[in-house]
Amino acid sequence: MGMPIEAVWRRIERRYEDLTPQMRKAARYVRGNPQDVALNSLRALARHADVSPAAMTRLTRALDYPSFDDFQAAHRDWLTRAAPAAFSGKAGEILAMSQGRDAEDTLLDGVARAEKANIDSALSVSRRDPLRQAADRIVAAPGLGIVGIRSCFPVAFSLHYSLSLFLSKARLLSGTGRPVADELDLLAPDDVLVAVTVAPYSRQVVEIVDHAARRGIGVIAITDDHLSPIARAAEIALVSENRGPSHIASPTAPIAVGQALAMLVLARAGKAGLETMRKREAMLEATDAYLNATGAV
Amino acid sequence: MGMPIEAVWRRIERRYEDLTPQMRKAARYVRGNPQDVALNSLRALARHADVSPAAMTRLTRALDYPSFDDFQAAHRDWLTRAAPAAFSGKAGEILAMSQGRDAEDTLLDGVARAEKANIDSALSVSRRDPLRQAADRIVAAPGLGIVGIRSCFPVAFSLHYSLSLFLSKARLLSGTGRPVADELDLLAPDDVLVAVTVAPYSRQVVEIVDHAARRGIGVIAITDDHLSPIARAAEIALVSENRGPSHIASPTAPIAVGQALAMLVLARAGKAGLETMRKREAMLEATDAYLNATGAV
DNA sequence: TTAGTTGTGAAACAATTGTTTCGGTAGCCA
DNA sequence: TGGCTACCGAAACAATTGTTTCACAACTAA
Repeated sequence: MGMPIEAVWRRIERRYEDLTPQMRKAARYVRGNPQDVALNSLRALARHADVSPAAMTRLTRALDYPSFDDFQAAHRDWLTRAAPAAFSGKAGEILAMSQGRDAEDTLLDGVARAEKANIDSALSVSRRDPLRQAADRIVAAPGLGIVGIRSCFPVAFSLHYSLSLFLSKARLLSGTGRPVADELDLLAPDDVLVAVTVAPYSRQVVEIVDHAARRGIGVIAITDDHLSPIARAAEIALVSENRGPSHIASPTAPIAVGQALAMLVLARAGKAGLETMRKREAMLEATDAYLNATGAV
Repeated sequence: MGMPIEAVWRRIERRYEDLTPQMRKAARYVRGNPQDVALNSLRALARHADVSPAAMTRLTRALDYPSFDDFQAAHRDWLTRAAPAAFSGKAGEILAMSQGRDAEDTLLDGVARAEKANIDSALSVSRRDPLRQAADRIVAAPGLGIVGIRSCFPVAFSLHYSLSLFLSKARLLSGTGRPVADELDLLAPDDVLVAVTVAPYSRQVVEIVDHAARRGIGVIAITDDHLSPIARAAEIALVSENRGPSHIASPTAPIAVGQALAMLVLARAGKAGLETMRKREAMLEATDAYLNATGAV
């Protein structure tokens, strides 16, 4: 969502020479003080840039923005993106002492804030190298298994679903009609197993991971702690904090990790990946799985 | 320079109890969305918080700020301080990102941003009334079915999983070994069906919803558009936008909706709910499903 | 010089801003 | 019940917003 500020800057640089002197002055200020654009009114901004309001309006037009609001939106977007996680501290808990709708609202506020923080932590810059490594490993492996049970089953499922759209080697160890561990036979050494658990760690998954590791299968762990039982046994650990006001652990953050991972794998699969994806889609259309776009019933 | 936002937060927390209900609502939103305060007008802010402009003005006064501008200044200061010092860089460097690792990074940034925005929209104040209604409806219903397939199956599963921890009437229509639609027989009129689909809408789920609606079953739709085929047929629609740079629809936002819904139901189930939840946990411990807290292997 | 083009900001505009006022409603105590 | 307080939002307000208009410089070309 939101247009990137980079586009603004590119336009300024490309068209700078065609601008009138006053517009150049405005453009230079804008380029050098993006936060001013985000926070001030057009008139204030023009004042800071020592330019008439009209000149500023004309600049936004010259850069093909329909209005100053749109122009400003790009800068606000940028500023918001750079903002720190707003949820430092435990304010939510202190406010939770009320009751009724009030209490529910603070609860929901807490959920929203926690979910966002969890996703932030999961995809933070410092956690991206393991993500990339994991994608490389998955692309290279001849076979791929994915396992997760209970609250983590949705994570395993959605990762498998996304991957299976373009990667036929992906297998979900779902344990339908038999113990999950039995399906480990499908994997050979040099294959990769993606395992998901968060606290409290399910014994089954931990045992499968240990077993797989002993057999020489490369394990990628999606979990909530660098020291969790499966993280220690794994080759690569993808960690996402999982805090929240709920008694029940929410799977959103690990799912986001899974989605990001799937995207990176798709990026590496390149055109071939997109091609098989297109074929899948054609097949689903042919079997009438989806309604047509009009949504007619 | 500038007054610290921490002072604002401290004041909110200390005086929260003395505030009137409307002011509390406003205070909670302000505390949870500081960047909104920094970037929006008072009226827009009040709209987002679902509060009258007057209430917002009164809040700033109650917090001893002479005017909303001063109040906003604190937030802007905070946002500016957190901004990257990127703006003084040479023109070309910043624009270079389009290949290799850089491209992946912007991709991941995009994912993180989209996911957070989706969750925001899903749990925004304006969408909470339907959530509450849905929770009421679920508590009141004698029976409860949950259905979702393909990319939405994780949503259905995790909602069912969370609910089943304390609500034995919840049933997941998973279609294991038979068509999903067959399991609709489990539901009687006056029961509730929670159905999940996002675009492209799966024909199966839409048909099940229509069928259920005709049979007098109350349908709660978790979907991505107020006008989606299942939203129109549903009694209550829980909508979460679902945008993102990925070719594949990410299920995080609807899952967050499901989690929030489960929490509200738990809140309504009260002590009885917590009690059965405790029993479940005891049972799982007895069967050795989880490792003990120390994480010893 | 003159005619024509280009660039500019003061001024006017409708819309939206933050704030205050005021009538009414909900809840409580007598 | 009636009287009282606390609380709220619709409406009105002056101020300020983004934008457009328009007259006037500054310059070019002939």
